[in-house]
Amino acid sequence: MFNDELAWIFSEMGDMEEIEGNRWESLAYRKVAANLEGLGEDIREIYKRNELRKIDGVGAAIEKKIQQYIQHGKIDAYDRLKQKYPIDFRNLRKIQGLGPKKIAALFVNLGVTDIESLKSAIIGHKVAVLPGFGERTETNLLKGIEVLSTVGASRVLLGRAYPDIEAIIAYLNSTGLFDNVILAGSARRMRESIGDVDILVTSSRRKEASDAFIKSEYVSSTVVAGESKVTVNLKLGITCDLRFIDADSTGAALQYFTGSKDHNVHLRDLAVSKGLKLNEYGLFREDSRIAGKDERGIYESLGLEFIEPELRENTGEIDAAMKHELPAIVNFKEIKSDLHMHTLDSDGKNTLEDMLLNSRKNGLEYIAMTNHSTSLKVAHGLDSQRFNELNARIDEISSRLSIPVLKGVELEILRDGSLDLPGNSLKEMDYVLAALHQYVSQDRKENTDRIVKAIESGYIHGLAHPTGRLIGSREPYNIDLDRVLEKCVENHVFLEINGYPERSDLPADIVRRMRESGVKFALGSDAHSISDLKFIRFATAIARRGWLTPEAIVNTLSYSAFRKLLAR
DNA sequence: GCCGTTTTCGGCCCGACTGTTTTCAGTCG
Repeated sequence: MFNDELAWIFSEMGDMEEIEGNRWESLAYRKVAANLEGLGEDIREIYKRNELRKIDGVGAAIEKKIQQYIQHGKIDAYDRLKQKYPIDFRNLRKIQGLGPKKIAALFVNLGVTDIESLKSAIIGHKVAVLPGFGERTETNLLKGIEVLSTVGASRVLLGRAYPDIEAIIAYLNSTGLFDNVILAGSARRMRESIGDVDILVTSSRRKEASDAFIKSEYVSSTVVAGESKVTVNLKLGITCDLRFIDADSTGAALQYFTGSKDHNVHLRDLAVSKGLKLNEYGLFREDSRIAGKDERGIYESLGLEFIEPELRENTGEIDAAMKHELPAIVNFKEIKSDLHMHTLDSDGKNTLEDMLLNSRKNGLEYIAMTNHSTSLKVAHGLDSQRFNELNARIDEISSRLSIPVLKGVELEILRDGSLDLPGNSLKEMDYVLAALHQYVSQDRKENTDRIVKAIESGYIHGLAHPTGRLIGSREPYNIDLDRVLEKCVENHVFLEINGYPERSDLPADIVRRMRESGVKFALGSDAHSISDLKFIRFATAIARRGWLTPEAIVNTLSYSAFRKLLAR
């Protein structure tokens, strides 16, 4: 993606400026790089509106550089630095313990420019003799290279990592060595993907406790093991920090280690402006602590409403909390339904009955059963006749188990924008979720027109996974989402928030951007098996990160209220 | 290089850990 390219260039400039000794320039470039990654909109659109300076961290100089990159595909200042440091920062920086200063030393003294040349320098034992380096550094770097080539210093999707995270926490609790075990970090903020796991613990037997953690079946190797912090590589492919904290500063530690980093920086600024000091041990005036035992107290002492972890991304939540204008975001216990799932009848792995029983186990009141329609052959899509048979079975099983079920379909939008089932069949359905899976072109207008035609057909209730992205394998479709949004509002069509981890679609930043349009959102797990049903929680997490209140989400309606809404 | 409820100049988060060092630099989160 264009934003990511540019973000990478600025982060590399940050590294090179740091090598040059220009600490503050370095900081500025890094800040802008981080902000670009979380922009949620193609920067070329912002450029077209001439609003680059509105991006936090973009001043006159960086604005010029962004303009040059958009217009000419290059940045002179970057090229100049890169000529001086022709180094593969992108990969070298992924090695644990290798920052800009060490990379510069390796380059200047040994001509190291990438992982291969670093490897041969290490094998030739040329690294250990450099000032500031030593035997340990050399072996650690080699270990870092190995870790990188096996698991990759990558991120994993939260929905995929969560079962392991829960298992680790359950294990720690089961040892009896910990008084308290709390999840913090980006997993607590329910980011769509995470780069590590942060767990805060209290224990009066720290040594035994950290040993038990290190030796657990989830851990592949240890990175650091100090008195207050243990970092390990998990078999899951990411690292995990276990931090020992004091019970009476639990709130401050939880606030600090939940992040995000930018949220915390902003919060500390605010503290400083009030003559206070905030760190992981508490909130202090002079030397006396005025908050820290619980998290809520910290926000209150700073004159803020409590900010839910999912909102802590420094995207306006602190200002809103100051003005007491934070939305009362939806809670999972308010979610009464899952409006997207499949069974053995199309491409699911479990029976209708199993899906219903397990949905109820998860606390839901009703569900929509949405198998694929005819033309999605790979998923054994159903035609009208098979839907008739299935719907009769749904009625029978639904009343036998007394779980209300909406007879639905995930309906293909065909190549010309027409629908994959005849109108009389669609009228039999309680809930029609239209979706684009096939024949998606490069042409933005063509794709958008197709979707708009479906929205305006009068047959559909919701639009499934609107951007069509598959994280790690497919970019979002080229569509004009603003026009789709407008048509959905006009035609009272819901936009789906699909909680299937690889989809996470709509993504939270887009949800946030759309929340004041008046559109309603429909949450679905897109479960293809009973174990996938838990993804409704991640759909809820996206809604929370998108600042949605219960009123914007149709799943908060009771079964009868939702039927009434559909009837309109 | 950015930014402003104390500033258009002078600040810019800060503590833990590691490894290399005899008091600290680099990295990380």
